[in-house]
Amino acid sequence: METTLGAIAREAGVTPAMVHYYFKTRDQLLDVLIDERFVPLRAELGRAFADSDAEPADALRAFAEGLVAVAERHPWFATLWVREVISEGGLLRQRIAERFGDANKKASIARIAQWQKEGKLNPHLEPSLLFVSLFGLTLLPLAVTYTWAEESGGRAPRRDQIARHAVALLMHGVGPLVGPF
Amino acid sequence: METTLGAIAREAGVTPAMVHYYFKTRDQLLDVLIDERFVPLRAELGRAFADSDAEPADALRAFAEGLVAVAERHPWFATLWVREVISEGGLLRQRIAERFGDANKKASIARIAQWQKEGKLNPHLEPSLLFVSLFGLTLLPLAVTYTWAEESGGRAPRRDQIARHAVALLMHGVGPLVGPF
Amino acid sequence: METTLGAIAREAGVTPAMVHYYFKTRDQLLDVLIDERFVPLRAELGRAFADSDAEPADALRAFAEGLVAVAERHPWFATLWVREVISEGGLLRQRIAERFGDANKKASIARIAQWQKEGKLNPHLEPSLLFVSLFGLTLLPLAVTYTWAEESGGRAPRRDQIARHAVALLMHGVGPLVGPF
Amino acid sequence: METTLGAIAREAGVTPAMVHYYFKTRDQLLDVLIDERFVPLRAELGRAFADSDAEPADALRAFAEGLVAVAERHPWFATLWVREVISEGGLLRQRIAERFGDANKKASIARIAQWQKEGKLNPHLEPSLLFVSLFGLTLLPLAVTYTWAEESGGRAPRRDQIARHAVALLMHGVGPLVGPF
DNA sequence: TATGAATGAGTCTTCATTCAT
DNA sequence: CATGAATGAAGACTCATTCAT
Repeated sequence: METTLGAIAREAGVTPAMVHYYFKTRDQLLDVLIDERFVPLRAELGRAFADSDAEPADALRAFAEGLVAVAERHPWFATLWVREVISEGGLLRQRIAERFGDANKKASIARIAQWQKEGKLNPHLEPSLLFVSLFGLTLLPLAVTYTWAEESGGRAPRRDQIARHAVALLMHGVGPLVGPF
Repeated sequence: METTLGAIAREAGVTPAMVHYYFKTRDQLLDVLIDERFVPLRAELGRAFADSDAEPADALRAFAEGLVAVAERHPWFATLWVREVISEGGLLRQRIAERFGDANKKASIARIAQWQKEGKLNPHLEPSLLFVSLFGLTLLPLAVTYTWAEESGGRAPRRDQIARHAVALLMHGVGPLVGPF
Repeated sequence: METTLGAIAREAGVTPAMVHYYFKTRDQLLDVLIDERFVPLRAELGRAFADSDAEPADALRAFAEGLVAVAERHPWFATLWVREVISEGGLLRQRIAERFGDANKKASIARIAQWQKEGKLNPHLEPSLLFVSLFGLTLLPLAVTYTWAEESGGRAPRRDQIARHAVALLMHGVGPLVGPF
Repeated sequence: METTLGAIAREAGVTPAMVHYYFKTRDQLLDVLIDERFVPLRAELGRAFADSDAEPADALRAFAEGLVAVAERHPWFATLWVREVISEGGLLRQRIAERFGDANKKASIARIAQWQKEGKLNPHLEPSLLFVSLFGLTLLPLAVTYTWAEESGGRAPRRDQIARHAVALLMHGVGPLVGPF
């Protein structure tokens, strides 16, 4: 279901023409949307991660929890992220990619690799994939289960369940708990 | 970018009218697509998981590896899954949901819960989310990195890296390896 | 020649998209057309006939004259009636039938039959066909001769000729005038 | 409901391509249709009328009865005539008009006018409209009532009723029978 | 002779965009 | 600021027509 300008306008309680009055074109509307909505969230997450003095594993856990927290405050976030940001051809994909250049990404990847070298992270992980995994364990389930409620009768997992599940998986994997835990 | 019939036709090297000649309507095209492409893959994965006599953790690992293997044989699988199957409003979402009813899903969830009770799986996991997590650790990275190559110059992770990464995360989490591993 | 939306638009001097701007769908356009154009005329004719205190034959004559008068005021009426209302598969046929239910029709038929019993109408007439005959003697000639002018050079019968002809036939049949007329 | 080539083909039990094999184009199909179906019927009717030695009124009655008889033998005749022959823009209208030129028509009109002068026909009739009236009293009711059966439950007038009704109207008009009948 | 495959042109419809008010 | 009116471009779908077999 393509989100039409008319739908956006109706939801905002204005006329389609009004949307154009403010955002000369559909593209500019998207740019503004990104700047005003995505960028702050992204910045917030980035800061949380970068500033962390905690053990690497805890920093990642904090990042995952941060993602869920953000999605909790902004119900549209998870869904929009799946549909428009990561999906091939998503409306925001290219724009987001352009805005958050490679630099940031490379730095993060380098940091993870460094942590692995220091024996602070599972060495079999692929640094360039770790963040995607974190999104896949948090926003993806949030987006997928978002409409489960309507579709199959109200039994969608709660947000905190999703966070706990993701953290459990991140911390120990699927296997039974072993050792001195 | 909505996948138009024209786009499908162009990609297949035929005219839009041709598509209608074979699939009387857009809906039928999608139904055929699902029946001929998705159903067999899904069945294959389901069988692999259901038949497994292995330890639960290994069964899940096998499932994840199966997902990556399927995506390796069918390059369109991961992308299509993200864009059209799990995304809210995806073209195939409702159709897929209808075809693979709740029964299957409930059985899998029950099985996982049972395994947890038997101490064979991490008890902090949420059974209803485990499969979503497996998809989020395999198909999602596959889809996301699919176009990385074009976009930023050929450094997309290889498929086997993705499988290894997912398995590493599933088996031990992000933390450093401890104990007698 | 099917009446396309494009044709209607062209004739109205607007674009096809304009037609949709006003009438969300082709169906609604037709409904509006019927409500605004046909219903009032039909009501006018119905009233004229129902109210008449005159002799039955004169009431029928008045109805026929009313039909011609209406067609005189609305040049599109006769043509549209033949093409879209009575023709099998006509665009308006089903809609019109739905709007003017059977009740009205049955009442009229009963009235005619009653008149016949009272000796006020030709008893060999078939009550259910009398109205069709009235249309066939007025609107049909009007529609048929409408384009005679263009096609064969201006010798189309005038409207009053058609009315006179229909009335002459209704009052006396085709035969020569006999008796004390 | 535009009659498509495909529909014609299906009804004839052949493929659409086959129709083109025989009738190089849609137009030619229509020409053949006219030549093989309409022309003979028209000729038959024309002959019946022209040859008649009867009183004029009886000749007209015979013509009307002939029309009904033809429609009885060829169920498609009345419907097609209304939809495609007399309706403005009907597929066959122009073609039929071209085939049966003015000459014939003018001769008939002259003949009727002559009869009127001789006191053998109602002088108030309009010669050029008399044939249209005959069609309007026979084929039109036949076409209109053709689908009444399906639509409102089987109470369509029978063909002989229609013929009797038309003749009754033609012979005496709508008024009560008077004088020595 | 016959047809399945293929297509260009046209129909209805939607939507982003423009513009006069 | 705001909007109703209007439209060009594009999408799904239909159909007469062509063509290789």
